[in-house]
Amino acid sequence: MSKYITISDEIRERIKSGYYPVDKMMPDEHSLCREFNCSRMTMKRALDILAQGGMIYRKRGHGTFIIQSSMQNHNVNVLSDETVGLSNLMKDRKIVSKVIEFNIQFPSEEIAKNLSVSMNTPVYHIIRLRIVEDEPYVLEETYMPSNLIPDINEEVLHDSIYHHIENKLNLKIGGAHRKIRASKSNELDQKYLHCGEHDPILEVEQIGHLDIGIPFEYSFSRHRYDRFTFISVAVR
Amino acid sequence: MSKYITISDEIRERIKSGYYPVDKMMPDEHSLCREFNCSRMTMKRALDILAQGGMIYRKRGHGTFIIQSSMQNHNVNVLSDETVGLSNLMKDRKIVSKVIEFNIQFPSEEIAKNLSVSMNTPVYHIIRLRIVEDEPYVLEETYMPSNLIPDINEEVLHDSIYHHIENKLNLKIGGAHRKIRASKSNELDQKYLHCGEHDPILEVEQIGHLDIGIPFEYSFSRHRYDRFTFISVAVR
DNA sequence: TAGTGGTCTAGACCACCGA
DNA sequence: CGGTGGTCTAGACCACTAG
Repeated sequence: MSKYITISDEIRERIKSGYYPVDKMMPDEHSLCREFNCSRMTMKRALDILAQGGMIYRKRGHGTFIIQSSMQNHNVNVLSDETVGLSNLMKDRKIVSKVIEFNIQFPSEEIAKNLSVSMNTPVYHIIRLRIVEDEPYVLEETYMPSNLIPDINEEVLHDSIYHHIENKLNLKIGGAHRKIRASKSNELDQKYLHCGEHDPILEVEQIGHLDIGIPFEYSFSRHRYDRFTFISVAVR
Repeated sequence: MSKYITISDEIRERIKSGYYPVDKMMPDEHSLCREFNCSRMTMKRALDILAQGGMIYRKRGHGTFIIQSSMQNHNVNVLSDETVGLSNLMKDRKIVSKVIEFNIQFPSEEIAKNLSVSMNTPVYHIIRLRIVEDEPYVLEETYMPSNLIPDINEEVLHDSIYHHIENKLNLKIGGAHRKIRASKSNELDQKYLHCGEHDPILEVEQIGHLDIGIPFEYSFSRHRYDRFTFISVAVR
């Protein structure tokens, strides 16, 4: 483990435990360097991580302080954690996936563009209903290039696609671009999510990338409006 | 302007302009250091910014590459930029704000909690309709502690609250926590956003912080479903 | 003026990749 | 093996804030 990660983790623990009082200044960087036996660049990098996560605030000529609200809100970085997929997000809950559609086809122009493949590249077309604790939670429509993510079958779909990609195929997932919007419900939503005719839907359109930047997934997740909230943290 | 920002901007422009081909490796860090006449740490920092924004990908022992889909998506970092408020986001458009409600009151328990103030602290209660290019865009309900953000009046509300905070009060805005959800439209939405009875609404609940971590704003922004999409970029 | 964080350097060693 | 990016150092100078 890198030194700056270790230091960052240690200081985060100290903040959480209240070792550094919220009102007072934290030790200055030079002192911390001496204590952790590191150079100033390394310490700055460790502190950068905490600052980016909204945990501390630094001001030139003033000092380093703990951001009060970081103590109340435990949702920091929910966004980035979410790249791991539903199965990981809901680690402690019972998740069942019902496969509604699973076939392989040539992509439309739109889908080909978003997956950065040609229209001659076959892609999986998957529609799954994800059920959490026996309640319908989200309806996912997913497109993936079959040459990039091979060996998808019903068994994988009942488990976790992300698990298959990272553990069976040994690929690494890098990140995701998402668009979140409200939408009217359609017949599929009403049938599977058991929502009313006029209930809104929260739709998340997502392009997922492998760590080398190649798109591997283009998907639309449709959520019941009363069971899903998307959380985001922005820090200037 | 810092050197690493300048370099980062220049390389971003090169990527956008196609100066660096998408398929090939970018020049290695040492070459770039020579070209830009900087140390390797500085160059790494410049590239870090682009990597974090999902524009490039680097792999140890391999090289630095452009992430293909970053060429299609010009909305990278919309999230962080958004802390600057609507007036800054829509810099080139005509924005008009109609004040629907503006008074001062004692907060409910919920509002007091989210603003980290006591229920005896007076807060502004503001409802504004923001109109972009003559089309109703968003209905904003905002609560702010009046002692923290003084001197709010109708004139400020017709302009930009964020501008008032940063330029008149000389406070700095630090960041925001947001929850995004779909919602049914209510009578106020229908009246001011001109949406249909069964049109969904995209609602953004936001707590804004000053740079020193103090919450200054608790707000609900309700958007027409057909005119607003929330964009997010996650990088592992 | 003293102390803080922000930036930058020139170089070092390491881990990883492909040939 | 050579070339890549990842980390780290010891020190320097600068910009900002407070007293």
